[in-house]
Amino acid sequence: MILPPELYLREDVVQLARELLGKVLCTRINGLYTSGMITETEAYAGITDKASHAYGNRRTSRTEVMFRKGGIAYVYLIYGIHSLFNVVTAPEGIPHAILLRAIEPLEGIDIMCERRGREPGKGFADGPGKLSLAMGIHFSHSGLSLLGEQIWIEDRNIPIPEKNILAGPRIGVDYAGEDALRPYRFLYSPMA
DNA sequence: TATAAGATTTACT
DNA sequence: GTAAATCTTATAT
Repeated sequence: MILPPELYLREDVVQLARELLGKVLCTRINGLYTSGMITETEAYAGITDKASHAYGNRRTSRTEVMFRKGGIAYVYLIYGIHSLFNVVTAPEGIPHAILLRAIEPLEGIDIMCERRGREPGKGFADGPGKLSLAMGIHFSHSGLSLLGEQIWIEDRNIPIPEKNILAGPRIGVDYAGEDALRPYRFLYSPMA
């Protein structure tokens, strides 16, 4: 089943980021269907989070999307090379977002490989930039509904044991000072 | 209008 | 392990 709109209106992004593990991200871009189980997320807690683009209530044409009502995609380009995919949450006016860092490919693996120009192999969607590329998500998709035709998230009742969820500091946000140390990163580890 | 820097990935030494 | 690739966005002239 597709995740209900109410879920995206919750304000406890950190808890929600944890719950997104095991859910299935699906896209149909240009008519090509791909899906993958979410295995790694990071929470970005709005205006109080120095690592967030919306820190200090900074509102620009880019971050505008995060201030909108939860249930849409916030996609932006980093280092001029990679598109990063975020899920916007919380009611309008609260710029909470959850960055999806990694998935485990389920369907359309051949399509993902073609998009990436690589042979099937481990770890071709284990990073935010790679994930977006594999799923066909481009920063021009920013603002799209997560209940729509092109991008959505399903709950397939995949059991995620508590012991397989690891929490830790976020990656690549050293500049955020003490906020960089917050355990806002959640990782699904089948090995644990 | 111009400049600096970034929620990363990849290739090469 | 180190560095280059590459372009949008934010902030300053």
